[in-house]
Amino acid sequence: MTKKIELRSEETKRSILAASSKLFTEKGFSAVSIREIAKQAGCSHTTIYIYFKDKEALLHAISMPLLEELKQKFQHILNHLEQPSEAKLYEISIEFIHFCLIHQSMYKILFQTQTTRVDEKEPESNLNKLRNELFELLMQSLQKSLGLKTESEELLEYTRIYYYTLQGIVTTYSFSNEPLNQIMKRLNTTFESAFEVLLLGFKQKLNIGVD
Amino acid sequence: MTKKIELRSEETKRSILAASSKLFTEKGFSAVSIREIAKQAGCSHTTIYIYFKDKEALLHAISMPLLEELKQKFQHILNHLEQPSEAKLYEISIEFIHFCLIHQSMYKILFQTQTTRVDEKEPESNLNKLRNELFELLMQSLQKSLGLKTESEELLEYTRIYYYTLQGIVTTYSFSNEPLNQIMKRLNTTFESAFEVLLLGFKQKLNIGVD
Amino acid sequence: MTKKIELRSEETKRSILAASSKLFTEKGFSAVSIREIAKQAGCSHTTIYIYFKDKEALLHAISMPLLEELKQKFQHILNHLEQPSEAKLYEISIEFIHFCLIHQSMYKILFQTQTTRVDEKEPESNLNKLRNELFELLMQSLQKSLGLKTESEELLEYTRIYYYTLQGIVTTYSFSNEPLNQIMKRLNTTFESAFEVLLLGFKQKLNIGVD
Amino acid sequence: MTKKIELRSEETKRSILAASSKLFTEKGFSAVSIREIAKQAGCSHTTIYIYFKDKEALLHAISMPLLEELKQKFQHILNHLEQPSEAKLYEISIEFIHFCLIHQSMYKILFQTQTTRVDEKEPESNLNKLRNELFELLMQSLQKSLGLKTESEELLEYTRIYYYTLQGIVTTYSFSNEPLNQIMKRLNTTFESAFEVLLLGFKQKLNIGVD
DNA sequence: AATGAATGAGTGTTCATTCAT
DNA sequence: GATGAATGAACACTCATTCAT
Repeated sequence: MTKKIELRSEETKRSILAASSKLFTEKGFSAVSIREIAKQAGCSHTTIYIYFKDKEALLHAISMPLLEELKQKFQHILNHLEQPSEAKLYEISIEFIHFCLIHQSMYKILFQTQTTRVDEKEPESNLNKLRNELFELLMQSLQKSLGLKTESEELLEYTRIYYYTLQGIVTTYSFSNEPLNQIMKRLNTTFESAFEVLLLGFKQKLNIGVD
Repeated sequence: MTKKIELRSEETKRSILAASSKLFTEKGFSAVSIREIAKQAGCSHTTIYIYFKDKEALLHAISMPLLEELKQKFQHILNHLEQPSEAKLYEISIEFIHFCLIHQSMYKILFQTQTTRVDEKEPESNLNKLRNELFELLMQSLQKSLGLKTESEELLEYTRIYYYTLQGIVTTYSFSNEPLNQIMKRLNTTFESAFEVLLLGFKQKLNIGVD
Repeated sequence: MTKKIELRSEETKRSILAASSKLFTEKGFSAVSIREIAKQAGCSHTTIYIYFKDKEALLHAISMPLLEELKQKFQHILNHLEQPSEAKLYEISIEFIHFCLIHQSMYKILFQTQTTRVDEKEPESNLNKLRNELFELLMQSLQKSLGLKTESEELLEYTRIYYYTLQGIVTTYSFSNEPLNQIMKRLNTTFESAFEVLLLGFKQKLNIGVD
Repeated sequence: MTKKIELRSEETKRSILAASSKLFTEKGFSAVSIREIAKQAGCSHTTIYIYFKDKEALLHAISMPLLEELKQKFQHILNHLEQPSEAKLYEISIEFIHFCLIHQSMYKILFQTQTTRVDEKEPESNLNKLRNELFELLMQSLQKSLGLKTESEELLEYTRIYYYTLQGIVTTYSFSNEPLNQIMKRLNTTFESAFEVLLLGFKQKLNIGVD
């Protein structure tokens, strides 16, 4: 009895999350209204307030699984693919860019908003942790590509630089109106070049440092 | 007689521009309402429509001088400073980052919004033109630093990569709540390193290409 | 439980319709504001948007039943009264004039505005259809009075002429400030005469044509 | 000196009147803004308030000359054309319809608004007088066409009926979007027929009355 | 658990009009 | 006589949110 209700409840919640995720991704957070989400989720707009304090809470609830998904992609590439380290780094980067461009209007929230909410006690809703984990994985990949020591000062610095470039690419391309696959095609050449430049730069700088 | 009125008018216009500039910078374009601007400017909200066709026109009126100012800084560095090319490029880059961080939420509009206005007849109000000029100056500076031929394919590509990194830095740091000078300090070390990496990478890649 | 709510909802909707109907009739469509309607209906202006997509939808919702009512009066006269055809035509005409004068400033919308809405999928909301049906009934009545063939060219022409006269009467009288029954009294003599003239004219013209 | 200023003043006033007349005719009274008139008249919008109390006063000032012009056309047809009476009546009627359709959105004001203004002391601004004179001329023309006695009861009645039909035609056609000359073409056939019907009817009724 | 009803605050924009000059 | 500056009231419409059920 109670279980059935709980199941239904869970289902409703999931459908709300699915709907908001879809709509936020498509149109951006502020361009989507609560009523629109409700319609898409097949429930009343008031129901949303049962599960989520307000619109922003909804946003946070969505962010987590999305980033989780990305993290798993990262891990899969790192651990399960038989490829040289550099190829893996390249793969991860493309994955990251792709992810950000898919979630165009979400990505600002995913990566750039500060989690200022003081009221979040549940540790699982902490975006920052996940973000850091993603950064960590990127760092790991770069470390292997450059043959650097773990936790070296340079590694952190280089990962930051690498990360900036990824962010910069995403930022620049995310305002185009072209369809995603076209953007990715155009972007591929540029990124390949950027990738080379950065790795060459990193290595060279390491050599000089050694000298 | 008439002059006094004209002066008052100018003052009103200026106060509107100042208010919008402040508010847009603080909260972003769409988060600021016309009425809010009016209150800040100390006039009726209808007065704004005397001076500016609509909200977007107001935005344009603000953006242009800002970018103009940045352009002049670029030009000053390029033409009037006695420094090696690389130092100039470095200088320009810091200036750019600084500018973007000062105008936090404006910079999205300044650099990333597509100017969809087709009806702009006055050429001076064309944001895109100015944006391109800034990119051009950056390219020029990079060209001199690398000793590349003007208008070479590589130059364009490298400038893009360089620009991405700048954008990425700005994007990453622009959501911090620290005061600007603190951010700039923290950022300086990182950027210095990124600068080195990129230039080393560019040069190395050029050499390889030559081989 | 649910029923009570539904009832309240129905009541609100009705009060909105009543208010708009009253105000549109009194002052004309564009002279009435949504907020004015809300005040009259005793609800918030936003409530109106729960029940009606926009102002125009409200207008349509009002117009349809009114015209429907008129159509039924027409049909009743035509089918259920035991009277000679001419008397029926006279009756119908008076009914039409009366209706138009009651709904003073609405009648412009009812009869003279072009329904530009292309998106109306519900056939029942189509004003034009109803208008045509009313014209059709008038034509039918005239046809029987003159003993004309259905669908003859003359019939259409004569109905138009007849309709013009009705419209002219309404237009002329609708701006008087006299109470309705006084207008109708004054108008009756005139219309009786007009009726005779027109029918005599029609018949005479038909005879000449036959010659 | 003073004369020159007065002349300029007169000129300004005239240009305002011309502008409003043009715009009101084209777009309808309420669709035209004071500023729009001012721009067309080549003066400041505040200047308009020097000459006219408010927008409505402007409207009244325009109406008079327009109707005056129509009146003169009527008189010209009646007195200066060498044509049989019926042809003159026809001519006058077409002129009337044409006039009303040209001034589409004005004609409601010209013919249908009650001059409720209590403050108009100047007799020349009295629209009603002019309207009556126009009606009088129409009556005169009809009288000659039917060979009726002046000031007979029937004449008044018939003129009313005739006038209704004209009004009805105008009302019906004035909401079409076709260009004027096309409307007039389409309308000509219908009106010719209506004209015949009415005159036949009038004559027949007179004969019967005599019997 | 879920919902329809309802709302106040807000949006950008336009208007006729007034005032000081 | 003429004007630019300025304004308050109004417009249709949307929003996130609350309440009673």
